Amino acid sequence: MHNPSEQNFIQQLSIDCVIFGYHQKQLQVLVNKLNFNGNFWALPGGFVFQNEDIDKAANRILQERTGISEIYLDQFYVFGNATRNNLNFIDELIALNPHMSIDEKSNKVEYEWFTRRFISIGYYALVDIRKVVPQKTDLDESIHWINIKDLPSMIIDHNDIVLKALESLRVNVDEKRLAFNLLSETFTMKEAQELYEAIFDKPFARNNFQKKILDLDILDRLEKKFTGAANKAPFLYRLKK
Amino acid sequence: MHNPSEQNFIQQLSIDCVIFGYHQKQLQVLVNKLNFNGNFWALPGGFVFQNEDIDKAANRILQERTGISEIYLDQFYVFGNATRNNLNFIDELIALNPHMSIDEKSNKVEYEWFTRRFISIGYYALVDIRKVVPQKTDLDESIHWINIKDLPSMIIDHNDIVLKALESLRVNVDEKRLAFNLLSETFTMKEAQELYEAIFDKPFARNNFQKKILDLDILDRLEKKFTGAANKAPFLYRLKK
DNA sequence: ACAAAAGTGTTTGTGTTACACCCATGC
DNA sequence: GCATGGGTGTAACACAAACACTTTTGT
Repeated sequence: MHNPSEQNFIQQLSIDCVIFGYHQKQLQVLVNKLNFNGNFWALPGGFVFQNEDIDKAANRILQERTGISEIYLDQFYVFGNATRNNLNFIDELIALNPHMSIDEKSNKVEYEWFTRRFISIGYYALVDIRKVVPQKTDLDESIHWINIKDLPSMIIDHNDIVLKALESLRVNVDEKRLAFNLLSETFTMKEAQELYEAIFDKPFARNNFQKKILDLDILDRLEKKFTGAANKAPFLYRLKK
Repeated sequence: MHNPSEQNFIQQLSIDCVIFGYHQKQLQVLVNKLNFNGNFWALPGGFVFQNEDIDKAANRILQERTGISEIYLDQFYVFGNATRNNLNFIDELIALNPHMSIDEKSNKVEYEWFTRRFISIGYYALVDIRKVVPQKTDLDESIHWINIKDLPSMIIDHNDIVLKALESLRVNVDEKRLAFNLLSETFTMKEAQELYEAIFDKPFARNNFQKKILDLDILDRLEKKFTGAANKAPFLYRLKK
């Protein structure tokens, strides 16, 4: 990866992605720990090339991080407060990483590129967590799926971005039937219900949930799934094409 | 107004405003005709200062154009296709305005500033049309309220921006009770209904509309309004504080 | 008295919630 | 048989749409 300041990016504009997965009955968010001393966590993000649609840029960033294309994506908000810059973060980072101070401060161009105020376009993505192999960049020490309820404090306003993304997801999940992007291709009704419960953080009545979802007429009922459990075998379902 | 390229604006980022008013039972949009030969129409817009929140910038732009502050405002979408630039528009403009060609082409900096690709943040605003005195800038020949159904073809994707703004308005009007921003302080139930009919472009049943709105419990019923018409006098209403 | 439009009530339909019951499966 | 969890039916309720009737006003 080259220095961003040397590339043909639009200046002061970034894209931040809230990548939602679903595992162990909980919503998970893909976040990376930056490759510096100190606990710096951030959402996967990137910049927009001069000749690139912003939707394409978001897709590219997601593909880099998840390894999969054809991801469900929605632009949900622009974060543009004047105080949105990396100054605090970079200064704290340099304090904790004395070796950086020479590199970065001497590299004026790079330092100035990064510490200017950024306007960031928020996208959220919904992925089947089993298909994703998280990829870190050379800025990252590591990249993790973290339960949305256990997210660490992140740089700038990234925690707020996650909150706003969840809000938008909740608003859109019904009308756009997009929750099923988080499940594998086939699933039981109980799995779908638990997913909804994770998204809305509240319980649903089993029978009414089933009725509501089936009345949408968007699922095909497949064969039963024999689990070996001491109860009736549930049907598998798949999204209609 | 100084040349934008000389000011401390964030580059390649603009704000476009869809300012909704309501008059003669129809939604109106404030648009300006550019001060050049040829029929160039555009939405009111502007740029963001380096030290300015984007919401503040939108507010500033709206105040410049309408003369009023305290305007209801919502960010609704970012338009960021790579093809979003003023090149076609500027070239057509120069063809129709030969005197410009020297000014603009020789003024390389200005020309390049304007013809680069722009990412534009869309805001819609709701105003009481009677309180607004539309202000043109020196780029405008004139500024007009135009019925949303009769809008001319505008530069770049400004017609699409209006469509998307209307879509967002329709989604938000119920939950945010924001339609009343378009009416004067007091209004009859019929006026409110006609406004809703203009926004959704469909009729509502009179009695059910009244019931629905009153059940929201957001209006105070005031005195009757005697119109001199040969029928029962309607009540006036006002938004509760 | 009548027309016009405002106000209000009643019925119908639809969709959601709550409760109840039956069915398949393994121990 | 029994515990467990899945599937389905129905009554109760809330909300919205459709229909009907009454009231006020000026001519």
